[in-house]
Amino acid sequence: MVEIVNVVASGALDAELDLERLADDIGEPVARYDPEKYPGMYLRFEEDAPLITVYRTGKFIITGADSEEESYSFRERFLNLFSDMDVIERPENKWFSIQNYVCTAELGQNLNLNALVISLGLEKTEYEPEQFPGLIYRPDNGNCVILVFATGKVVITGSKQTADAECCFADFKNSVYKTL
DNA sequence: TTGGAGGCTTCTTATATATTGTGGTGAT
DNA sequence: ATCACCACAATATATAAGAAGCCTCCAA
Repeated sequence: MVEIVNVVASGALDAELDLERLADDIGEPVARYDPEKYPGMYLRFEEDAPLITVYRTGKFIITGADSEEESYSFRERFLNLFSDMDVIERPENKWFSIQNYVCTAELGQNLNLNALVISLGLEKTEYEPEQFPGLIYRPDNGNCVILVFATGKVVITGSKQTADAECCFADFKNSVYKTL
């Protein structure tokens, strides 16, 4: 069972933005803008909701959603806000797509990571417990990276589609069970 | 000299370790 | 009152991806 814990998506608006003015109009705490610190303006509609980072060029990213649907619904709220403010005109047809899924999964048993380095292949793994407790596995057919922990818990990240993450985990699971 | 390439900044999220820091409590 | 000590919290470490803007470095 692969569970999505974070979705990163990006898109663009057909407009150049005056972030200073927008941040003033929207106000805190929904809008946060500190160009000295970072060039993007942050928008967060409510506590614990996904974060929307908006740039001068009109490009934006949405992080912290836990499903594709949530990403799209927050994009809608964002576009509605900007059209209500007459910043953009609807419909907004510029691109928007999911860039990264971060997922978790469990193998259901403890693992010997030192042994796993050998069975998964030295060239595909990195494991330096003094630096970080997780084993980093990069499948060569994969479009994802897997972090493996001694508890059997796993993080799959870097996929642009949930099916890819599920595939990666299924392959990984097979490799692990083969060597047990 | 200039431009391009690369690396860093910010943020999100799960995961798990070590380390640093802070606060409180007990004893002197 | 002041110091030792313990508990807990926060931060660092690492991963992916997007974005803009700054930096450094190297080549033409």
